[in-house]
Amino acid sequence: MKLIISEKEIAAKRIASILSGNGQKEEKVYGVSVYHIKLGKDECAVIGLKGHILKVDFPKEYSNWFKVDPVDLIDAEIEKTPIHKNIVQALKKVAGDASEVIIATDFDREGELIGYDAWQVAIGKNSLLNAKRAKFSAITNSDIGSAFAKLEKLDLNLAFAGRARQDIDLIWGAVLTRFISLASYQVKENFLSVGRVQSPTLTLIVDREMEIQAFVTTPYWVVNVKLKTDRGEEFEATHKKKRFLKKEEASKAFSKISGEGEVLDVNETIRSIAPPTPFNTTSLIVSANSIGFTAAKTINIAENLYMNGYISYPRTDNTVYTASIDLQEITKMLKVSGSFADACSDVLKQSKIIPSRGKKRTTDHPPIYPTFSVSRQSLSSDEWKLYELIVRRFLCTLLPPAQIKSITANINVSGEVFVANGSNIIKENWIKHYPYYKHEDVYIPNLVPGQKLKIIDREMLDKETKPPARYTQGKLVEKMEELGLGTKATRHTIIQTLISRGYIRGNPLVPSEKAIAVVKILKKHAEKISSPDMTSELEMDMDGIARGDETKDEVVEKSREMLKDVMVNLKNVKADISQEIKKAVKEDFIIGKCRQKDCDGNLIVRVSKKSKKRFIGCSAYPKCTSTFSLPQLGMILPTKDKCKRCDYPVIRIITKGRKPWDLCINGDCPGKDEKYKNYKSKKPGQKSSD
DNA sequence: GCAAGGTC
Repeated sequence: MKLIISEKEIAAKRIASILSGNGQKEEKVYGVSVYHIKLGKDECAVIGLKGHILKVDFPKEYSNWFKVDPVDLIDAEIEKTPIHKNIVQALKKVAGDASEVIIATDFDREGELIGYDAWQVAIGKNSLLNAKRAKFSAITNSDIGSAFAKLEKLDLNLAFAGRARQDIDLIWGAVLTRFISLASYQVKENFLSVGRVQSPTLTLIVDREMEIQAFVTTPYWVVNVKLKTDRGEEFEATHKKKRFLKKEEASKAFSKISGEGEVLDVNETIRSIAPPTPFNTTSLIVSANSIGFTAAKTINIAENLYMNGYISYPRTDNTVYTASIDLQEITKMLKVSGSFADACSDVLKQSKIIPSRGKKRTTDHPPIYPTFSVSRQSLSSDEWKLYELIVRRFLCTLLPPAQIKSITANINVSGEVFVANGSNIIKENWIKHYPYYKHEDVYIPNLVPGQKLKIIDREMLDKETKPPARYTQGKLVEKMEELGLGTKATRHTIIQTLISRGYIRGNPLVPSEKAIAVVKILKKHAEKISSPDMTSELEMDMDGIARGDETKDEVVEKSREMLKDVMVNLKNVKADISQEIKKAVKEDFIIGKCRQKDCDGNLIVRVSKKSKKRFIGCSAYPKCTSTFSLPQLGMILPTKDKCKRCDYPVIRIITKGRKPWDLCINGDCPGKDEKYKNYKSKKPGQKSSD
């Protein structure tokens, strides 16, 4: 018997079905589905994993944060232990009868490692078991057929490269997290995490906040004139200078406006606007963010749509359709349901469909596209919004570019040059079917040089330069991809991690004081982990391992030595670190201004000496004895928001496995009971969608 | 209880 191992249960089922022409027989082994099929003359069993089945960790004796010096973790042994016990059991049992293992996990580095781990588990009872590799980029008849027709060798070096990443991430993450947390007494639920991906990501947000804080606005002035042709057509033109930095100059230009205008010259250009490229995970998150979905919400809903068979696999880097996807067939299928019939017709009436393509071409999965035509009624409103976005995006990638005409006219008004810009779409093509693309036609009439224009109004506007914008979750995911931080499957969870650590909040994202302090310390004393360079260097090392130029042990050892140097520096400044973080944490704990008359204290979180319970008190105690009660569990974050009902400060309570709870501190707030009831009805462990 | 990477 041959044993085929795939990365997930749903893929196992589809592979079994394709290889057997839907002749698979399902058996449950320790609750795990195993599909029995016949492949040529061979009996085969197909089993699906749940991603990684083993995790890395330090031995138990290192688990107490207070008893182990973080530095001792650097050279500690690293163990691999099962994550999903039933799958490991089932795998071992089925492997007992196997003569060969075929690894059919995702065609990427982690897929190779997941497959290698599964093979090692399978070998346990069967020391002669060898492994082959099926490589495919889409679970379609043709791709699966050719992958199994020419099986390859499992790429051990590629798997070891993945293993190096696991070890290095664990060592650096655990050592620095424990050190920073212990140094500042931020322990238990308040611990301060540090990691190869999360820390550079946090640095992006903090750097942006610093830029905003340091930004000095400069005033400028804009001078406009409103004009009219003989035929009565009205339009606007702006002074050629656009921004006047001196008010006197703007006033001078403004006061000169009189008499009539004369067209100096007119320029027309026609621009093509290319259709959007096929969705991968990042571009889906970015687009969905602009219609109001957080990154986590997008991923949750997409996962749902995928599990129901409505869209293709949502975790992909690829932006180029693979040849085995029949774009025309999918369009025909979508046309039937009616909601997108117009767009489908436009696609199908082309003599040849030429799909757009993005810059990233990978082997992991196809781009995200609809796989089933589903009606609006059978989805929730959010599901439909996302599904519609994916369908429209898909259809637009199959349509020709739009064309936009731009007109620029220079107009002389009393010796000053004003510029009128107009633009209008002359060929809609894909834009017609993609309402998410915002384009507004700007009208200007047909003008000819020498034409005289009547002045009907003039204005001088006071403006000022604006600081750069904070990152939205979408923009952040995009930036992370650009810098190589995280993967398609983890970028949104990294953002969630930073939120649940109390480092950042909101969308756009604002860092807390402790986030600013941690980033400052890392930049100064552990620069390596605060920068995306650590990831790019790791990528190079992993490529080296995959090529066979270096070994996994050499790379991990080199990394350990580097961390030891970093720790020597950090230990020298432990007292400063402690001071700096404690100060920031204190500032984060200012809930708002005291509400008592004539008191200028701050409301802060305090702990009662008697009962050891926490509460909100005034910093002016004992002069002011104002207090508010607090929930005793969860992390407390000030939000700087005021309660809509009673205007008292609102705090956010974050408890692991629960949706964040926004709470007004006023015990007598009219909305309080209702909010608390809402919170209580959420079960622990329930997934938060924002 | 630490990370980041899979998947649910």
